[in-house]
Amino acid sequence: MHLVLRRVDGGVLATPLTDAGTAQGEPIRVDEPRLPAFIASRDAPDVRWVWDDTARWYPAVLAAGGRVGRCTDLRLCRRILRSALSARGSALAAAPVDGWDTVVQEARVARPTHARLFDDALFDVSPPDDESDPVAELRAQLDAVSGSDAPGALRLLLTAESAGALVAAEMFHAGLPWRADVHERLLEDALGPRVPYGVRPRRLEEIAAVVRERLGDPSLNPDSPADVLKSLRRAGLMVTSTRKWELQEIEHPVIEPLLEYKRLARLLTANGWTWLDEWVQDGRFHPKYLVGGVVTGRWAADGGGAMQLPKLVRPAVVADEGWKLVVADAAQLEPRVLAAMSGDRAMAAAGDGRDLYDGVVASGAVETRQQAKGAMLGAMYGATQGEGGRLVPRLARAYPDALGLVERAARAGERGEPVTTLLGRTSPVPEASWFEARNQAYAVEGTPAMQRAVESRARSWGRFTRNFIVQGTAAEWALAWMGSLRSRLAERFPGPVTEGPHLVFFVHDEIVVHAPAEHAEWVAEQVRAAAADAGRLLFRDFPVVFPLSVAIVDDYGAAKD
DNA sequence: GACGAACGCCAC
DNA sequence: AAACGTGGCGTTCGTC
Repeated sequence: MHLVLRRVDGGVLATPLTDAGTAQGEPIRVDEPRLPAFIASRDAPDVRWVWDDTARWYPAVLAAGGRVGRCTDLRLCRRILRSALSARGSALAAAPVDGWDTVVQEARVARPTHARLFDDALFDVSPPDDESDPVAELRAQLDAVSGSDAPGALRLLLTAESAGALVAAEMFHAGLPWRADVHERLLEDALGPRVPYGVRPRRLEEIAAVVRERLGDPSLNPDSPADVLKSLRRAGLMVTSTRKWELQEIEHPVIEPLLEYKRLARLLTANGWTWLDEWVQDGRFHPKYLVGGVVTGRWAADGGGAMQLPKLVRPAVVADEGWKLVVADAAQLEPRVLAAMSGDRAMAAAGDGRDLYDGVVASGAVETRQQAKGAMLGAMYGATQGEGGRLVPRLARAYPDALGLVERAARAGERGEPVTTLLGRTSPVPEASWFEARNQAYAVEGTPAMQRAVESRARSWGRFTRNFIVQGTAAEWALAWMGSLRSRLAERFPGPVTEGPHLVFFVHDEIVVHAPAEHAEWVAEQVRAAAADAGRLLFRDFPVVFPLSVAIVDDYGAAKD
């Protein structure tokens, strides 16, 4: 059954509906402060909580030590359904833009201000009523799914997306264990004693002096790429930028200290003392995850650069005393997903029981693992040049089904058509000007230059759609993986989230679980079992495996990539 | 001073 | 080797 929550008349109304969305008993009125207790009392395996935004309802439940099993996040599901190709005939797809399409404001945890402390209104902390009707929205979404070309796949996608929203809220609640003292020691070892913002740390100052001296440029500002480029060229070095890869090609005494300067300056500005002060409180880093924040369905994060935690600072992620971190990442996830979604048995077999790239080498398609990896990434990204681009045709001969699928996605994108992931998430189409430019370039007034420009844009969009189907389906696998793991952990440890093993970090194909040491091995088994669950959910009995590398460690830095 | 483009690095 | 996907984010530097 569904329990649909809505704020009305200063309280919360919970409307029970059947799985099909029809009425099932009287709506129940709950006062806002009693909501966590109400949810705890009514949560059950067959209950699905329905709300507009998980981030607006779930934090209070978690703060009270509760949790829920399943939910429907209407706003996330609306976003998927609105654009889904398989539901394009639905009333939902045809409806005009309304409040459900717009980004919602932050969840406000109402706190009485000083001025209100002696006010009668002290306990009147309820958020305002909701304007939109979640019952009507749920019904519209259920109709869109049941009337679609692929109800099963869409249902699974919406379930996975909503489970992701629960995971994201729980990870935000728990936070990533972060030892500020370890981080500070790391910074001090690398940069020298802490300095105020805007002051160059001692070690950086020393390296800057060496760089200036070796370039014979006493006034050089090493933080200015333009300044550095000018100085390098004055010294006779033929470089076109100050990018790391370009500098690495050069033989000159200044290169080594310059690269070291850039490395440390990056540490200072991206994850230095300022970052530590801003993002780590009480031993936890609380990044806000944006479920489906990337167009392909991948997650994004808001603030703190959570999805790009440099390897350099990962040693500061340390499990609590008596706890461990279980770090797991899926090996060659995207090629395996591509093999499965395209039904390419030869490619799936290449990854059976071994590193998939080793299997590609064993098949004779290419000679080295590096070549296999370069060619595979090239096939999924649309490489045309370099070694990757050169080897793609050899891969195409060995794995015609897999390569054919991404090739067709690229062609569709070049024509301006949408493509879809396995479960039905649909890519956007280019904006109107893209089509207008194309029409103009091939009309009588079109010039060869216009045609070249248009074709270049078309190929670029084709690379996007080519990658979309693989990256997006891999994101669906990852959602299923996390969702299954979450259920497995909750089943054995039903208490408050942070009292048992719980997810604390996620980056595309990698998860970190914070677990009591005595349960770490059990958690590692569950993580592997959940990966197998995800494979079956998406690809049923297709013979593809999703091996993980799993490490049980005290700190994240100790988990080798 | 605010803003945004360009640059460059980090993650997957 | 440096083109080939999705992003976040901090700095410099030019413009308004």
